[in-house]
Amino acid sequence: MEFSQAKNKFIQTWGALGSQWGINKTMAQIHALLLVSPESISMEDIMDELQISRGNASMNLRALIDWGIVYKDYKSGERKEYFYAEKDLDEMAVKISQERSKREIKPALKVLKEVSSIQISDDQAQKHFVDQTQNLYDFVSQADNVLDKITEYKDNWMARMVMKFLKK
Amino acid sequence: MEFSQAKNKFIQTWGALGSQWGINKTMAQIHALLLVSPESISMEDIMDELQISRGNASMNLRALIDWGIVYKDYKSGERKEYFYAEKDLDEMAVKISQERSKREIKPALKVLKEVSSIQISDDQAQKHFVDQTQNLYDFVSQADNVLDKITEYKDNWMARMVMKFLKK
DNA sequence: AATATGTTTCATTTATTTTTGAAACTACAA
DNA sequence: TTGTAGTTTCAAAAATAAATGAAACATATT
Repeated sequence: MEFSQAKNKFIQTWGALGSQWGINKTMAQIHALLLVSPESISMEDIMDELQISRGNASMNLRALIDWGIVYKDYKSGERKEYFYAEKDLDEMAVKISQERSKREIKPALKVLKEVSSIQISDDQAQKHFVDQTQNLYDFVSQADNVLDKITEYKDNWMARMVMKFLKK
Repeated sequence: MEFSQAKNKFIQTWGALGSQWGINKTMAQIHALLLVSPESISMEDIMDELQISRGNASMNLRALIDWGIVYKDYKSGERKEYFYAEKDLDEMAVKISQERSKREIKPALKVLKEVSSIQISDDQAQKHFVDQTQNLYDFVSQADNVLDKITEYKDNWMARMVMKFLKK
């Protein structure tokens, strides 16, 4: 396989992976492209390379910046904006988990708490409902907590964890 | 809030959460319904409660069974099939991570390995590409590994981890 | 072997999500 | 203040994903 094929395959794969995890395809593709670009690149470049419209590029770049995993770069003398990706993968993972926690997990937890706190009669189904939603609340918030904690262990926490405590 | 409202809200929320994470809404809703049902329930019940078609119910129940988080229940004397959810949440999480790893992460890793192994010239961009995709390979496979290992620590691994090693 | 009960499949329809592209906007330069 | 280079917005179009429902299939019962 030659370089440009490989690059393209990588971008496609990263895009597909993103969409399987609820991140839109173009957003993931732009991210992939920036990840493997040694220099920051312009919106034109992105549009051109991914064959997407200006609007699409603009909106998804904004989203990536909102997520904190892409930055703008202003080159002196030029009006044009250039973009580059966060290349520290640990840092990237932290940002992504924080965002998803904030946007999706936290609101879901709020609802879980709410629905598990209802007044109930001593009906079987109602008891079971409260019980299960409480369990789910505990479980999800524990998982979410681990993600939070991980953010305190940016420096290759995974390797350390695996090595120290999970080794068979 | 009264019971049936709470139940409905829970089902809707679980469905929305699912779709944000790449799991189709109905699949997540059926799962939610089964999670809070003290008894196993029939396809009719599900169609009725969620207001969905027979085909939809059938296909998503199959998917949930394929994922290993819903089971069939045959009641003696009856032809009808009944369904119930895995209620051990740790077990459920393990099944879900295993499936997603198998279906999505593993294939992506394969591609990462492939594209990071290309023959390259000493061009800057090509070097950077190989470097970045290798990093990504290492990172993703490390993350995937942690998920694997977790499956060996079903009994409340999260609480244990957090307590032992992450406590500030 | 005909009927009844229940499940699965899949072509078509419907709903949702993403993308486009042109107009509006912004900021600088002449 | 007009022109130029660039970015953002958003209604409409296109693409994608999900849901429907009826026919085919399976299996038990009379």
